[in-house]
Order: sequence, then structure tokens, then C-alpha cells
Amino acid sequence: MARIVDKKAKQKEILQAAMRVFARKGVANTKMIDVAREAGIGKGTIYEYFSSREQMLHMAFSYLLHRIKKLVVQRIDAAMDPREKIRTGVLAYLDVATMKIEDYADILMDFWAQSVRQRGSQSDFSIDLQHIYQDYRDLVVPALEEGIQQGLFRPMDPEKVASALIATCEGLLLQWLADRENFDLMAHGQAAVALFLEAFQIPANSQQNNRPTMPAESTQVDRLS
Amino acid sequence: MARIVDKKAKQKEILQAAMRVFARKGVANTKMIDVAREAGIGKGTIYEYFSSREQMLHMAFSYLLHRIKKLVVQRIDAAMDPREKIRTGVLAYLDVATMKIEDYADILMDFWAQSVRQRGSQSDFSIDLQHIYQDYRDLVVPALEEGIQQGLFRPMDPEKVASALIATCEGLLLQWLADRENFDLMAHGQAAVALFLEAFQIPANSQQNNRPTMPAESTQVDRLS
Amino acid sequence: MARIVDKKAKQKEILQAAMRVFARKGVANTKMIDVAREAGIGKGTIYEYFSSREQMLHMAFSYLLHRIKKLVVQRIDAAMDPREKIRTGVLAYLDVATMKIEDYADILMDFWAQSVRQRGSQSDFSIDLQHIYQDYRDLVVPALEEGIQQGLFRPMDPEKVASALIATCEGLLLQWLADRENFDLMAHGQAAVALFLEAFQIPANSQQNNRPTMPAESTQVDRLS
Amino acid sequence: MARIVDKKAKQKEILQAAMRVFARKGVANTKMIDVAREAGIGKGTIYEYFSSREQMLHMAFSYLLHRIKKLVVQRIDAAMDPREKIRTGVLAYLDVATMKIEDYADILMDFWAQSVRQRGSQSDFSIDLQHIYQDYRDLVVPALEEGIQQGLFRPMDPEKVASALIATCEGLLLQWLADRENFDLMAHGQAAVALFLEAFQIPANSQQNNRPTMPAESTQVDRLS
DNA sequence: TATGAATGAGTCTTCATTCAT
DNA sequence: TATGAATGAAGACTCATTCAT
Repeated sequence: MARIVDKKAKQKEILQAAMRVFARKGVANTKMIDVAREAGIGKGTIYEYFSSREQMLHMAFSYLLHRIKKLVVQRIDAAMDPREKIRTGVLAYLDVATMKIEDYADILMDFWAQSVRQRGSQSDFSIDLQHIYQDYRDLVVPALEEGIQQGLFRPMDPEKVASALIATCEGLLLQWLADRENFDLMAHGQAAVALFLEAFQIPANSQQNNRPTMPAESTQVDRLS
Repeated sequence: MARIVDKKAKQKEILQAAMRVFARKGVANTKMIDVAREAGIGKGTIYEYFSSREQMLHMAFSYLLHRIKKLVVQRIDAAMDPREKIRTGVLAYLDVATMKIEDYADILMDFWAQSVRQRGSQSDFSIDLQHIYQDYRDLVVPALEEGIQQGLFRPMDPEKVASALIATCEGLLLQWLADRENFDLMAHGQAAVALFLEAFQIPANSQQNNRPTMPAESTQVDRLS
Repeated sequence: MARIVDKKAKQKEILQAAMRVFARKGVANTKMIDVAREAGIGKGTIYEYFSSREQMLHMAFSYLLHRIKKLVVQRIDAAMDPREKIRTGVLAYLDVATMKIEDYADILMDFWAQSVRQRGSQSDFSIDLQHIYQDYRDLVVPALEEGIQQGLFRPMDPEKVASALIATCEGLLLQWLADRENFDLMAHGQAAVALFLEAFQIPANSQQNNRPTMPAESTQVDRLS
Repeated sequence: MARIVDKKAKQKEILQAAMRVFARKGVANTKMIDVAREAGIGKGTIYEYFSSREQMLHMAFSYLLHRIKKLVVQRIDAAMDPREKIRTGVLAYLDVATMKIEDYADILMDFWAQSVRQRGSQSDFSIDLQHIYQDYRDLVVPALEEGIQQGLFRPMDPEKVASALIATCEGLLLQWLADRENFDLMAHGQAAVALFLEAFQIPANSQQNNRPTMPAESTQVDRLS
């Protein structure tokens, strides 16, 4: 019998090695040999676990998104209040980018560009961004609807607002990528969340007595960062 | 002087040819020979006007940004009311992406990825994204400050809010790129603007008489899309 | 002894698997892994029975030739008349190629090319084509000599004529390979045999009474296909 | 203006360099770098003249066949008598193989094998062997028909006989390839031609007076080599 | 004995850049 | 100034062979 190897585990190992290199050199500048060396294996070995560079990239991206989503979902689920869910979700998402370990944001950006470009190409590995965004929205929309239902948020189109919220997160990420040293991502994230929650707020005059909870906090948020 | 003018003009011609190719094939997939052919010149001739591919890319990106900014500034300047400036600016920015002529958004995305990727490399092509974002902010901040001053907007940190606004625009652009057919960029843009303006609004109860203009409109915006 | 027999048997099994793959994909396109899979064994196992790919190829070719020769010899031996031996030998040889089972001809062609190509190289796989042709000739020459002796064939250089006969067979095979659908190999084979037998015939005027057998047939052959 | 280069001429130069390498190492063992070095150019330069290795191979083969055919046709056309045309054509064809300069036969063999194997593959460069053989036949058939018409050859199926004749030539070539040192190709060729002409001969008894020419020669041919 | 995971030498091909004209 | 022929470094991928189990 030959060596027993956990194919899945080794694939994951290579993927993680790949992501470390991606973070250092960028996806486009990463050669197969770099990944091999980082993983401590031979060049050819990669091809035992991935059919091509492109497929490896694709799996790396999927893996990354999966990890991000898992983290964000966890934090959202832990929050009880709809406002808290929004705040927590946004900050969690941005936080992932801050995690230095694997430089998510960089890699994400690379993949994004690649996805956009591969749209319509013959490649089997183009990433389905539409579904990813829909996934994101499906995370945010319930919290918004819950807030509306509870009389915490004014009536709105939850899909559109979710899109805007997600857009803001990603846009802030971009700005942070452009200037990591000086751009305080979390502070901007908090300000943005406050802004959104402000907008969700039911106007004082039209407001009955359905805002008994957290008045202190809401006031606190009034001062936009 | 004639020589210099010629030089500049030809450079611009090449740049425009390059952008047409970028739009068709993506920045990463564009070869020097493609640009040369599109421009109707010889491959070597490009190097008479640009020192390297990287430098050409850099100039192309600058050129693109410059065009976008010019368009947006024009429209902002045409608006009188601070709220109108915000709305107009956002929509103008998004509109540029919708312009089919040169597929700006795609190219933009490509450049963005390149910039991020090549951060820290010794390359000729390190776009100063920080400055670009600062430029954007400098476009938005005055409108915000004007609004505050006029008592239209509640007090806020204009830099942070500007960042959030810009972030939202770019984030929406990303989502549109991911799904051009189904994602109605302008509708989302309008909803987002409405949301922001809502948040800027001075709470009804704390509001004196400093909102004499455009009450009708502001009400209209109340229903978030 | 049991071990040795097993070894030989397994080697033969692998060889047969290899030939099935050769027939499907061509010798040059056949990888060791293909052979292993076809044989239902592990890749490494092949190396227990053959020292290298080259050596395996060599043995496969020998095996193939051996099978062909055996079939042809059988049929020649079954014929009594020298003319019948010639006719039967040629048609038997061509028939083997027609056998769909293992696509002999294709493989043969591949091996031929390899042999020619690797002439003079240090490889394990230098097939001794000279000996193979000598073998073929040694099959034909006796029949010719017998025919001469019996006064059926005119005097000739049997070695040269045998070469020509063999050459014709292989040449026809080549043409058939080039156009299997339309080239009727057996019909061409029969025509060629008739032609040769015609040439072997002793001229009518110089002919005494030494052609008592098969006058009907010989007349029949007169009309060249 | 850039250097003026005769594209066609350079392509031919590279082709000839390639064929020299093919002759030395075999087509399959010839690397692009070998061809480049032999041609005294850079590796990349080859790709200025050929789109791929395969296409280069294809053109080399075409070139080779073209040269062979041209030579053979020349010699056939120079002969007046149908028998002379046959003899001359065969010997000319075999002669080309003997030309040491570019080791035609070797290369031919390689290409042949490759063609046979590529039949049915998706490659654009598979060689149309059927047409090549038809070309050969179209060279031989007229001579045969002329001979029949002139009453020199007995009635026959010219297409089939032509096939046999061509087959014999190629078969002899194969044998020569297998054993260049000892196999006297031209002698065998002459013997084969004599054999064929013998077979074409109209039987003495059925012969009227339509063979007045060259009785000496025909007798001479009677002794098969 | 059998295996298949691991390997890296070897190959084709691409393309930015150079430079002779 | 303009050109495009020439180049070679670089990189994805293949596959025969090895060897630990």
C-alpha cells in the first residue's frame, strides 16, 4: 500500500500556502513554483491536487469567500437587536480585511478584477459574483426586515438598502487598500454604520412610542463619529 | 513647441487607442502589439512615447480618472443646492460607468487591481490611489460643509461622511460590474443618495427654521426608493 | 518456477493492455498511467515487470511481430502449391491489418517510426528491423525456390523478389492506413499477387510441358483484377 | 523603415534548418530550440514564421513532398517510352531517399507515422495522405494507360497497378531504412521494376506484331536482376 | 510484491523590449 | 522619427521514474 494521504487536507494546505503567497505578491504575480515552494512541495505536486492554475485560483477564492461569510454570519447571528446585527455585520466584514494573517482584502481585490474580466470568457472557472452578492444581500435583508417589523426602522426597500450597505463596506475596503497606514478602516466603518442607522431611524415627529429600547445608544450615534 | 504639441497629441492618441483595447480585452490581456495595431502605428513607436508598458498603463489610468473627475466636477458645479450637489455628484459618477463608449468601469476595476497588486513593487506603475481618493473627498466635503453651514445637514465629520459616500458609489459600481444585465445601477444610486440625505437631515424636533428650501423634494426622498 | 511463470504471465497481461491502449491512442500518446489503468494495476507496478517505458515498448513490438508472423506462417504452411503459398502469405499478412481487434497496422506504423527514429540512439528500444525483414524474407524465399524448382516460376533472384513482395505488402498497408474507408486493401492485395505471379510465369514460347497443374487458375489470374 | 526581410525566404531557411535537425534527431526528438540554433536564430523568432511547432512540422512535410514530387515528375517527363517512364519514376523516387543531404526518407517516415496517428484528431495540421497517394497514382496511371494503348502492356486496372507499384517503392524504402548499410536500395528497385515490366508484358503466344520495338531490352529484363 | 504520491527536468509558447535600418 | 524583426527570459504544464509504505 502506498502512503495514505488525506487528499482534501493536502489540498487545503496548498490553498493556504497559495493564499500566503497571494498576500505577499498578488495573485497575478504568483507563480506555481512560488506556491510549491511555500507549501514545501514539488512543482508537479500541485497538479496532483488542482487541474490547473486557474482552477486553483478559483478554489482559493471560493475558500476565501466561504471563510469570510462564515465569520460574518457567526457574528450577525450572535447579535439580537436588528441594529446590532447591522452594525456587527458591517464591522465583522471589515474586520476580516484587517486580519493580517492572510491579507484577505488584497486577494479579494485581485479575484474581483479577475472575475469581472473573465465574465463571458470561455473559462470554466469564472467566479459567479452575482451569486456572491445575492448571498451577501440575503444576509442583510432579514435584519432590515426584522427592524422594520419591530418598528425600529422606517419602511424601505430592503434589497436596495442592503445593496447600498454592502457597497459601502466594499468601497471602504477599497479606500483602505489604497492607504492602509492612514485610513482607519474600523473608524470609517463605524461612522458609516451610524449614518445608515440614522437614516433608518423613524423621524421623531412621526414616532410614537415604539422606540423604547436603546435610546441612549441611538443618541450616541447621533453624533456622526 | 510644435514638436512638443505633436508629441503630446500622439501620446493621447495612443492612450485612447489603448483604452479602446482595454475595454475590449481587459488591461491584463492587452499586449503592446494590440495597442499599436489599434493606434495604427508600429510596435516600436509606442516606446517613443512611453518608456514602458507600465508607464503607459499609468498614464492611461490617470487619463481615465481625469476624464471622470472632469465630468463629475462639471455636474456638481452646475448644481446650486448642497443636496443637489451630493445627488448630482453621485449620479454623475455612476453615469460615467454606464457610458457604453469606453467601458470605463471595467478598465477602472482592472487598474484598481493592478494598483493594489503592485503596491510596494518597484514598478513604474504605482498609482497613487491615496491622492485619488483625497481628490474625491475634496469634491464632496465642500458640499457637505456648505450644507451644514446652511443648516440643511446636521453636524457631522465631513471627511468621514465623504468617504462613506464615495465608498457607496464604488461599491455599487462593483455590484453592477458583477451583474450588468439585472442590476439597475442608477436606481440603486438614487436610493443610496436618498438614504444618505435622509441621514444628513436634521431631526424634526431639533429642527428650527433653517430648512426653508425644497421641502417638497425632501419629502419626496423620504420614501426610500 | 511458479514465480517465474506468474511473472511472465503478468508481463504478458500488461503488454496486452498496453497494446489495447496503443490501438486507441497511438504509441506516442500512450502514458504509463494509461497502461497501468488499462491493466488494472498501479503505475509503479509496471516497473516491476519492465525496466522502462522504452523496454516495454520494445517488448510490445516484439510480441506484436511474433503474433503476426505466427499467423502468417500458419497459413503459408497450410498451402501446398508455391503459388498458393505466395498468394496466401500476402493475403494473410494484409488480413492481420484488417483485423479490427487490435488495430495492428496503426501500432506497427508507430513502432516503425520509432525504430527508424531511434536508430543509433542509446535507447533500450532499438528494434532490430533488419532481422525482422530477414525473417520475412526467409518465409517467402522457400516458396519461391520451390516454385522455380518445380518449373512453375522462371529463374529469379529469390531474395530480391521476396523483398519486393514484402515491400508491396507493406506499401499497400500504408496506403490503406492513409484511407481506410475507401482503399480496399484485400482487393489491392489480390491484384498485386496476380501481378507478381504473372511476372513469375514462364513465357509461353519458352514453356515446355512443365506447367500441368492449375491451368484454369492461372488463366483466371491473367486478367489483372 | 525596419529591416526588409523576405518572409517567404526566411521561412524556407528555417524549414531547411528544421529538416536538417529532423534528419539528425528524428522529428519527434527535435525541439524548437534545436531548430532555432540550427537556423542561427532565437527561439522566439521561429514563432514569427510559424504559428506553432505543429504547423512548422506540417509545412516541412509539405515542402518535402513537394520537392520529391517535383524531382520525380521531372524525370518521368523526360522519358519517352512508357516502360522507361515507369522505370525512371520508380528509380527517381528511390533516389531521392538516397540523397544524403537531408535524409528525406527518415523524415518522411516520421511524418507518415504522425499523419496516420493524427487522423481523426482535432489538429488542423494532419496531413492529407489520401491526396498524396492520389497524386502519386495520377503520376503513374497515365504511363500505364499509354503503354496499354501502344500495345506495349497487357490490359490491366491501371489504378490498382499504380497502387501496387507505389506500394513497392515505399516498402523498399522501409527496408532500406531498416538496414541502410547492407540493403542496396537501387538494385532492389531495379529488380522490382523489371518484375513489374515483366508482368505488364503481353504473353508471347497472344502477341501479334505489336512489339517491334526494344526486343533486346525486354530480353535483357527477363533475367530478373 | 504492489502502490501511487511526489518529483523536477524538460518543452512549448508568449511578449515586452531592443535596435538596425 | 518610425518600424517591425529579433530576442530570450519566464512560466504553465507534462510525465517517466522513484521510493516510502
